[in-house]
Amino acid sequence: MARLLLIDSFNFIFRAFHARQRTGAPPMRTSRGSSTEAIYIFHNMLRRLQKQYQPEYLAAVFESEGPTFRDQQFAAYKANRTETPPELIEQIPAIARMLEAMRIPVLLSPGYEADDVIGTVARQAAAQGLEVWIVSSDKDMLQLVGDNIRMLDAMKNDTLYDPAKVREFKGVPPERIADLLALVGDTSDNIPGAPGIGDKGAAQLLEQFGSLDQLLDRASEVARKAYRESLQNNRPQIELSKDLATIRCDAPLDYTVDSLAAAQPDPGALAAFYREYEFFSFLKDLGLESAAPSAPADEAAPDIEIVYDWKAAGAVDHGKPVEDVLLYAFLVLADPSACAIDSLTARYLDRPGATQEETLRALAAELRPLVTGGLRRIYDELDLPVMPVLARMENRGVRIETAQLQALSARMDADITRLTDEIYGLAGKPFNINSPKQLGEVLFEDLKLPTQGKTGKTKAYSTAADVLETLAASHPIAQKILDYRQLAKLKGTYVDALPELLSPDDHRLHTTFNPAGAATGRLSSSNPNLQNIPVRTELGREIRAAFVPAPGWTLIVADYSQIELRLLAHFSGDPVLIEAFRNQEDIHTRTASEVNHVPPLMVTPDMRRAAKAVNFGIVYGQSAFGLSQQLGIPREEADRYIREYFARYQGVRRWIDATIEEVRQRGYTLTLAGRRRPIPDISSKNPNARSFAERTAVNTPLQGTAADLMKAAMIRIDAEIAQRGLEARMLLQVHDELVFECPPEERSALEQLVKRAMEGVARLKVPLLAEIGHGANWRDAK
DNA sequence: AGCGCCCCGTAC
DNA sequence: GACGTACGGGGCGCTA
Repeated sequence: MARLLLIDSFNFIFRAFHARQRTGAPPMRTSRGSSTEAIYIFHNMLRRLQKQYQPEYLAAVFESEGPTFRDQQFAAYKANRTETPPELIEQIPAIARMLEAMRIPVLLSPGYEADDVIGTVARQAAAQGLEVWIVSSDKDMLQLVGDNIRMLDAMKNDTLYDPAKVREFKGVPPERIADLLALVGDTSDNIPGAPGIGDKGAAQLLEQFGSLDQLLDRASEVARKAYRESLQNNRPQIELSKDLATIRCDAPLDYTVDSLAAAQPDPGALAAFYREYEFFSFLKDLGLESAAPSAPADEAAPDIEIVYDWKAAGAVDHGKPVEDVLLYAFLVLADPSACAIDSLTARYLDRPGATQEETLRALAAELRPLVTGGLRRIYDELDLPVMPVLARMENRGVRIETAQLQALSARMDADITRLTDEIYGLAGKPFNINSPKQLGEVLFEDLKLPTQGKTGKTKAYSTAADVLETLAASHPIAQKILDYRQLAKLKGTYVDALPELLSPDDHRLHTTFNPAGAATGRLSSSNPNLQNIPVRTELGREIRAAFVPAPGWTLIVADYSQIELRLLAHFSGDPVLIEAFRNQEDIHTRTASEVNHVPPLMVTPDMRRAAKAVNFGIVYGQSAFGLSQQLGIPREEADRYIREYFARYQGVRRWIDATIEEVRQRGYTLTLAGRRRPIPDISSKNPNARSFAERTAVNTPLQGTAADLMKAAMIRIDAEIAQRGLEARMLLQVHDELVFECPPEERSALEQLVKRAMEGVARLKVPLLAEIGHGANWRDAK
């Protein structure tokens, strides 16, 4: 059974720090005078535990700063605690850095103590089948011990407590430990308890009466007078003590058990850390010299090839897990346009190298030290491992039914010719319909139709679709132009363009997936872009129907259902949103029901349509103006709708505000996996730039986390297909959708595998749902 | 002729 | 000014 070690970090650091001080050992300091003993002791304990017990999962738990709910419950809580010595406090940031370099995840939850975080994670991990060892010497923690949960006291020769050992030690089973503490109290936490009742007496009373509740209810039956009166006179205080002593197992936490899997340390970051704190003896263990700070920490190992875009470099499967300068740059900058080699050279180097190889080497040396901690982890576990998966998808390509597209093209050609003639007729003259400038002149000068004023930067009349839709009521030319536009767009961009791009080798279509194409961490696709194949209109779906599997095979499509709204529910913790997803409700119907104050069965299609627009708008930071445009309703109505939305989803409102504030403080957004995107304009004095930045700040964690989850799922699916020896192939990724082809006999196995992987990629506050379909083409498989 | 910007429209 | 992330086609003006 895999084991998770949960380190009660401060508990250990405090005790070890004081224990060492009591021995009278001289304080440890660097040559610059910083205290290092807490760092040193904690480091050694972690290393020892890792080596000795080789846990498959490991996390260091901390308290968050600031008051906890227990302080609100009881003003004197922990009032007896002596002040933490300043030389200990000053070591905490270094400990955080050390954990990052050791790749040990840190868990904490604002407003909760480490005990509660440990309780929460221990229960969840044990429920998922892990054996949990809580590393602590705090006797409160014994209440968590159970079937798959043990406590390891590292200060007491690694005594391991199971339920029997707890009973032997305290005289009561784990589930009575909180009752025991409620009676005995705790001077260090200033928990009062029942005066006059100690360890022995409390255990004996609990043994006799079964539980604290029973004991308090039947206090009059207690024989010993001092105990009886203490119980009778202090009941509220005892009940409060029980509350304070009870560890909460429902602390809000953003993590998944998978994310606690033990990882190799980051050698570069750890070496730099050891040097800074002058732990030279540990450098040897890293395979680096122990001497002094001369070692070039930032040099790649010799068997590592430095590339720019692994796929393009043709480095797939040649055996060297590679250093990719593009991925490094993208993790650091999160800006696709800044990641071109030339931009990177201008930004990081004095001059380009003599050869491309030399330039890459120099860029890698600059960027490598910036990809540490959480970013290094994303590089190692998501961005680099997804590259061979993408390469296989690109190389496999997708089959297109060319004949179908050719037939479609001929039909569309006839329609376009007819529409062109009709438009010329209505305009009174021929002109280039594709030219917005000429079209604008025809509509608004010749025909004198009402303009929507909208002059862009080029002072042209807008001829956009929404303008034409308004005009359609007053002049027949408008609808014909709309029809012409749709046909011309689809024919030019897809129907005629795609067959041109078929590979002569295998007659399949091979896209290029760019791992650094979107600032949020999404992939992009180009040459051709297969992430914007039409689906919304009937004609568009005809194009989609031309995407087919290899002859005799089946196409499988897997979609994440509402992933961004589910992530919004998770991040915001909004109870209404969470409940809706947990109950598998139709989310747009639920929103319509909430904002219109009607039961779900009374929601009309129009109400649902509006609610859907609001739900999407929330994810994008849409304003009342935008919503009114979208729905063609007055601004005031859109305004009322949005106000009503936030009244019903107050958790969402709070999350949006808190997210913007956090980005203002930090300067960047974070996804669940820890991908960063700097948003400097969040503090801009330009209100437009600032608003844009705020919308980005809200959208990026949602879109970016969805992208991270999808990458993780793709890596797993790819590995599992290979491991099971299936012939199935992953073909396309369209942000929240994957397309596969497989022999018909593999369909059921593949569907099950894919669904499981996609839904199991993270454990959130709401379930993830992947919807799977199959068919003879992409349209019918959905 | 090539480049880049703009408008527009397709996807999630 | 007003909805986040992309790619691409066609127009059109600028540069060569």
